[in-house]
Amino acid sequence: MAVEEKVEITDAEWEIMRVVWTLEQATSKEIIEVLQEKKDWKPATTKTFIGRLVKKGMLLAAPQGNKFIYSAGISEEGSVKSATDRLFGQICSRAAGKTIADMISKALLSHEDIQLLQAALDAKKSEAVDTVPCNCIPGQCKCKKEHNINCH
Amino acid sequence: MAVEEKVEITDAEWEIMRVVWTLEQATSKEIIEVLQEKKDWKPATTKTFIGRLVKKGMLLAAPQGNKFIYSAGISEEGSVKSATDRLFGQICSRAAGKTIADMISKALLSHEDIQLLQAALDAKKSEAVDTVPCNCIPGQCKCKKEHNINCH
DNA sequence: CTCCTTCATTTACAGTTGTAATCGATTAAT
DNA sequence: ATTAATCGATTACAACTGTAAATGAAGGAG
Repeated sequence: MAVEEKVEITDAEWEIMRVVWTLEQATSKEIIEVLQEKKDWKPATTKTFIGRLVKKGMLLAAPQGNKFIYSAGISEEGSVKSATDRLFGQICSRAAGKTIADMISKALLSHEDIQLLQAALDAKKSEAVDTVPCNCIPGQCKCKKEHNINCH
Repeated sequence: MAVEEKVEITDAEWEIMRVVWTLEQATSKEIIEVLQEKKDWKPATTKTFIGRLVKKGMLLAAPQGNKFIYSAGISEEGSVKSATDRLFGQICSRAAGKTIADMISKALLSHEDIQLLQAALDAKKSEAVDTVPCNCIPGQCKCKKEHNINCH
């Protein structure tokens, strides 16, 4: 399988990529139109982001006459994974559970999603621990947090 | 309840905040020591971030003699929520379910976490939809994605 | 063949971020 | 008292981001 590159996608770039992932193939005009409506970006702004993404290899530009047809150079799948990895790198490992629970509460989910979630959760039940260690400070835990009294 | 400010916390700032959230009270020396070990940051680097966080009100500096005792000016809870909101603002709404499932698979969870997750999931079961609409492009759905054939 | 339109490319520019040295004031040590 | 160690504040600086105008090249309209 293709090694998923560790790409850093900015907020603005996500918007472009999402359009391209959705349309699979798109001209700059199409992308510009979508984002003019969705984000109220000037055409020049969208062009800048397209250019930067092409330079970084996140967008592929296939010459079509004198124009280009753009397509994704990175997978949505992998990009989403990178983004979640980043989030979980930021927050305290102890906060993961509650954070995921909040996400579930907030998200709009399909029946299929629910099944996926249930399966993932069931798989976890066997390997649950008593206390998740805090990873905010290396070495001996110095947590003062109430919920962390067992954290050492 | 306190209105949770819409704060933007950078990667580096997360590190500082996590130390302070963990210790609850900390001198610059303590913060510097932790991050020197954990991130190999020079003391000056950590000082810069502390200064920026104080200026933004994310860290509170209580004068203690000629030094300061730092404490958090924003809640960990709210900050984590902001970060997850941002993530879900970036990705396609259709990707949420799978993304959360991946998180569950990857996370280290406690028994308590599992219960939270199960409760959140159960609560969702009643309101699951057949198809989550894609929100990448406004207006009529133009999704070319295979999984999106029902998306309109 | 000439002008307008359309793209892509180049340039602009301020604000943010990561990374850090230096400076200035103050305290602790000699 | 003089010196050394701290600590906060100021300054530095390049890369990245968001936002966009200007420019150049090439095709389409007339």
